[in-house]
Amino acid sequence: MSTELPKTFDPAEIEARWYAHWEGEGLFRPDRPQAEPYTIVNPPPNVTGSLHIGHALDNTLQDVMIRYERLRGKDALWVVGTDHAGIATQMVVERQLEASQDKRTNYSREDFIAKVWEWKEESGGTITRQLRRLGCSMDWSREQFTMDDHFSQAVLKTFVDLHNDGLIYRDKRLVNWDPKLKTAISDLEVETQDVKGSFWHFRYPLEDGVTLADGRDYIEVATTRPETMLADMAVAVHPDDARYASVVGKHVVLPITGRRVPIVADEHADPELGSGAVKITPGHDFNDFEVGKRAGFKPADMLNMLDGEANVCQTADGLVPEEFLGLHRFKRDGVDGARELVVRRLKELDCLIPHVTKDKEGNAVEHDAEPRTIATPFGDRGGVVIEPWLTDQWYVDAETLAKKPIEAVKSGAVEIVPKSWEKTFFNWMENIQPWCVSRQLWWGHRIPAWYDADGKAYVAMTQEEAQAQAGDGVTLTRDEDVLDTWFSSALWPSATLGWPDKTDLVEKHYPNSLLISGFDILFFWDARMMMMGQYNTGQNPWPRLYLHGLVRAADGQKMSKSKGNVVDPLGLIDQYGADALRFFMAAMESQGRDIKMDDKRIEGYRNFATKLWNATRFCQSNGIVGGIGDHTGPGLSPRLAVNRWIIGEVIETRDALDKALAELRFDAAANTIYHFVWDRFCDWYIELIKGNFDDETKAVAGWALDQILVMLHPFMPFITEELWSKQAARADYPLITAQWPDPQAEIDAAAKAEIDWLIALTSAVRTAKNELGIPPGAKLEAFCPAPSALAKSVVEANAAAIERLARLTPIHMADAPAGAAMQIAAGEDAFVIPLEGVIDIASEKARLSKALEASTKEAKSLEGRLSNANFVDRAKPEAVEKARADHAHHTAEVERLTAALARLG
RNA sequence: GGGCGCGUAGCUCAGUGGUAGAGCACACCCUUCACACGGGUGGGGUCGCAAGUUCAAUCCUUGCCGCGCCCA
Repeated sequence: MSTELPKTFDPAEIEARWYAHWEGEGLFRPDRPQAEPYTIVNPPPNVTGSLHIGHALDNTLQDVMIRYERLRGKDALWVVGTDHAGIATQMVVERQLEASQDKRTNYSREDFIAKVWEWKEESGGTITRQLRRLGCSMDWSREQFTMDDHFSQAVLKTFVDLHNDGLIYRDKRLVNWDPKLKTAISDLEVETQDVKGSFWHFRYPLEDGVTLADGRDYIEVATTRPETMLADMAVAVHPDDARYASVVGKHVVLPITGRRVPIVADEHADPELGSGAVKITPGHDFNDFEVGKRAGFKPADMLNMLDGEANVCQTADGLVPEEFLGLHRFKRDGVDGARELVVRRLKELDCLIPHVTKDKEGNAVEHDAEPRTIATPFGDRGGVVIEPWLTDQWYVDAETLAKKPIEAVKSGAVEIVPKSWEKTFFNWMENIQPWCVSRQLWWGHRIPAWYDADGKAYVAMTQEEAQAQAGDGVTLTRDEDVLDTWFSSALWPSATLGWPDKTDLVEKHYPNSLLISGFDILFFWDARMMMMGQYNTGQNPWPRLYLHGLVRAADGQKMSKSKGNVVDPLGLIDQYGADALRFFMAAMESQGRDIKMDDKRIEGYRNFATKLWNATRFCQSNGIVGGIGDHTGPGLSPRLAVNRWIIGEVIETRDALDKALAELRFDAAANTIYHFVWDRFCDWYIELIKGNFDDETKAVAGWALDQILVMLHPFMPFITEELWSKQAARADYPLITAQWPDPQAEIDAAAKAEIDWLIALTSAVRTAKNELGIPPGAKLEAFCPAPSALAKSVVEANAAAIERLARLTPIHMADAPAGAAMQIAAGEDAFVIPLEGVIDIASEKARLSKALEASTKEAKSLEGRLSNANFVDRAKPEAVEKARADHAHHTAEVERLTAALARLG
């Protein structure tokens, strides 16, 4: 028995009710111990995060796959959780403290971390609540967090193992330092932006009476960062640069500091650029660091002139004048910094070479500097200019770890979809740099390293073990730093399942089946999961990686808070329903393209949901209920062609869906079910069966509608579950755990031919009536002088449907009487519909002439091709065959239309 | 500079070596007993430009133009 549906479809009420039911009943992960596993881990959102449109896309795609595989009977597990987001979370809590004139450093580390946990418990679950509104069928019963105890143990073990294998080491080198957040960050967290800046030219006096070949007693250098001259340690020229050959090995004396520094030959100096000589500040520039090392400076001896906040501090040689100490590196909040003062002092010392331009009158005008666009590094979190800074940090030997993932993608063991990303992947992995994993934060996994008084590090899972390594009586101090959040996220596919313990879950669900992520985290996360997965488990975390694009604003711009063009997915759900938003995401997801927001399209899918709702209401009102037969078929062999036909259409749709989803073509899958529901089922099947609701038809219709609900469920889970529940009493058999269609039947070719013919006839009549201005409702008498066997049987068996849809009645299998008539064709059959006095003969003539012209043109073109010996000999036989068939068809059309025109006189 | 991608109907996008499709928009018709968030019918594209390969190119190759992203 079905339960009557309300007249209107109200998504909000249905969504809330069904989500609670699914989750409450544990239906997201039904107990299927014997079933084949299917596993996806959700990219863990930041615990500080809230749902944005990109999450809506990412999670819709994952839910489509999970629901699909669950319906196919697999033990589908969708792992969900959040990551602790070191910097972001610490910033949130620090901001809270600031609001009450408090600050982190007023607390002990332990007390502050306790506050973070407090915040997490109270406010950290925003995004997980929002994911529920999208309908995501994750296994919430095992919700994970990267700071959970077992996860933390996995992180520490990985660190210790890597260290023992020499793949994590401590090194003093330049790092990307964020002076706002006062922590090191990795190279991936640096975003280079073009910024308008200046290029200053300095005069560095040569020492000891040395001069250049041209007699000058100074070297000109140019820089975009004048303040770093306080820590200059050399001037470099190209070894082949004849202009400077005589001064290599000599010295200059730096203005302001008076430091005596050597002139070195190094290929880094580009003779074509500026003067060809460059100042070298090894402690504050990545290129200069390398030049400095080549020139023989040890990292420990490189001069540092900035503190952690990028304020000037005294260099080791004590040569920075008092007035510079404490100044910020450059102008900030309108206050001049070291940069401005350096330039002023150099100018006073006549060591600044002005940039000269000409004004409108042609007069020379002097400027301090030349304007220039400078590629400037910014921290992606803090948003301030990154300062290369010389510190001790922990590094992962990414180059070594990258080898197996590279191999995996090359061999096909890991498939990247779309394939075009492989090149990008290889390009990055093959040029990968050491990964700086230490962060100067309190919130995160504290690095398991202890130091003795000499600074020697002991790495171990616990302090006891470290103490054992160091020996009794040695005082140990733990490293203050924590690990990069991505270091822990990299363990997500296995540690969420219990690794390093050999749990049943790990055994069954690792490696996972598929990973779906945005391409923007290919390096941050996906590649690192592959590295850590191979290192920790010797296996790839998943055999397949699907990368989707960005969701852009309607105008194609990237969404961003600063632009104010961010679309809130929850607002869209309120407006159109979660099903419509999900369907939009799936339907728009073609491989390799970003998605532009298009509200009209979401609205269209809302309309689609309404259409299905109304179709189901109509079925109910005619006694069509669900629960007939099962996924293998309606349990009867229908007699009527229309019923045999719709079963075939279900099979075709199911096949097309399976193929599309196997290839991860979400757009193709969505379009397949959309067109089946609307164009086939609603527009034709229901129309064809109207007026004949016999037992067979009711059964087949009810069965077909059930199959629609199953096949649409991965895309539109809410409305389908609601309709499923209302179509039959099957309380213990919710749609979410129903079975994917697997009809044990062949497509009935004869039935398909009959219905296709019927549809062609109906369409032809409608078109002709429309063009001739005959009212669509008019019922007309028709004559078919030379009916085919198909025409005879279809007309006989479907007289009622033909009367209702084509509005032809009666149909005589005989010659038509003489007189004005309309002529139409269905397949190879021609129909004459007498319209004496009803139609304008001229317009029917015009209509037929137009069709004749088109067919003639087509026939001629095909004839030309077929008379080309090259085509007949060389083209594929199928192509020739098709051309012949098309030619025959159009030739017949030409004959028919010519005869029809002749009839009209 | 290196790499990747895009340019198909007014808009948003699919697509195939055999002269193109969808949704929306548009036009006309329909107050038909599931649905106007509907039904029916239709108009609309030299598939960025040029050359090449081929019997045949929107689809393959090369170059160019325009747009975007990533890396240095």
